[in-house]
Amino acid sequence: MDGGYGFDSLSLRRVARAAGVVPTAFYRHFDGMDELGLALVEESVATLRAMLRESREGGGVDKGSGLIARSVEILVAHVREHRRHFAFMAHARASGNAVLRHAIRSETRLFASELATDIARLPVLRDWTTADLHMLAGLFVDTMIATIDAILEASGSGAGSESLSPEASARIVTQAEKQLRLIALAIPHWRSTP
Amino acid sequence: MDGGYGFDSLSLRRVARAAGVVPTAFYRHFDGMDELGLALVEESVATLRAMLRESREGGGVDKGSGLIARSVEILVAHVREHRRHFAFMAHARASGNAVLRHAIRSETRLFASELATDIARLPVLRDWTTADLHMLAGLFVDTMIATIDAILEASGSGAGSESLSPEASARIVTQAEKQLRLIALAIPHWRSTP
DNA sequence: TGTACATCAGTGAACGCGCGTTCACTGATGTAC
DNA sequence: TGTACATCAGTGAACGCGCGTTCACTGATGTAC
Repeated sequence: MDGGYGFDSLSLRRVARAAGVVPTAFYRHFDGMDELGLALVEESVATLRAMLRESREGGGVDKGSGLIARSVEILVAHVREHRRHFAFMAHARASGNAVLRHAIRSETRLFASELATDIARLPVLRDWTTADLHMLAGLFVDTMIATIDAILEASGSGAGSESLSPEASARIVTQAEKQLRLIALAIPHWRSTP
Repeated sequence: MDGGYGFDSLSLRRVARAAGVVPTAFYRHFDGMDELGLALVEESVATLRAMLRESREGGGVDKGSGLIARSVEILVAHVREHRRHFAFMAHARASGNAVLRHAIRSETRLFASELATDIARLPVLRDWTTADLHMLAGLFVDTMIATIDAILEASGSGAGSESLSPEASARIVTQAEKQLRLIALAIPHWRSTP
């Protein structure tokens, strides 16, 4: 019955076994499974930060739809490269474990907040209220998360490294790009009022 | 250590105990926990269908932003009313249980597909390609799902019935409405090409 | 109306299993003097 | 360079627990004749 993929169904003894160590040795490193989970969240978030850094460095050449295409490309590449980290985060986001769930949620909020700060500098968003900037950033982030979910789902959720078919990957990338471009298209037409 | 909220951490024996029945009696009704989960998904989907029916019946008076405001209101009211159903679905969506996960995903896809069919009738979307209609429907659905997540998160994820504060509720409703209106704003400006 | 039988929900004992956690312990590596 | 001691990762036995599942069983309710 057991043997699921999520953190929920991961036992201390299984971790120890995978580490080639006796169960009690686990306590030399973590107070319990919650601590392990939080450490994994931190490591995954570090991955995310690296992704964002790379995304920002890649900019500059041309703004506009090029930025969206590049962002999606980077996002997809990173999720595929760090599939296990993202799968862990995607699961922990809705996990039964309250500690992990809240940790992920607050990281997501922080991410959206940073994005809001960045886009606030764009001339086209000069007159937007702070609340509306957060609304927009939230919409972008939610769309990215949905895209990550789609990639993870399409590439199989097993512990193995089933590869994502090029067709499925292309379909997801195309849809995500279109959705983000559609949102961007609306920006000049929005009347931001308090 | 145990006692989480998700379906993953729900044992057959706990279900039996809650039903006031001996564990073995469980098998009189379901083959195992997977069958129970699928039955719960079906029941939750029925709730969702009822919501959609109500949403469509409420239309007609005025199209435009009134439709969005009404849809969000209905969505939020239904999630609050059937909090446990939606919390179960939200969790099972990312659950370690492959059977449940796939069941939810395919229901979500079906939902998005039906929405695509419905909006295809709107004059403003007459010239859109099928792929783009699905892209748009997906964006709407993803935003709704993110809104549902926000409501569930804000109203506490415990088994209890903590109430959602009016302020938090208003914030979520306002943001969801704005996001959907922003997307709608982009529609006339999109060039749909194959 | 009465009898025989099938269906069905629930019972209770028992099983073997993997779990988290405790405890006293071992042996290697680093540090102070 | 040598000795004494602290730190630290890992060991292995043991515990009590809740778990899914099996089995033969009971008793009530429905159905056929």
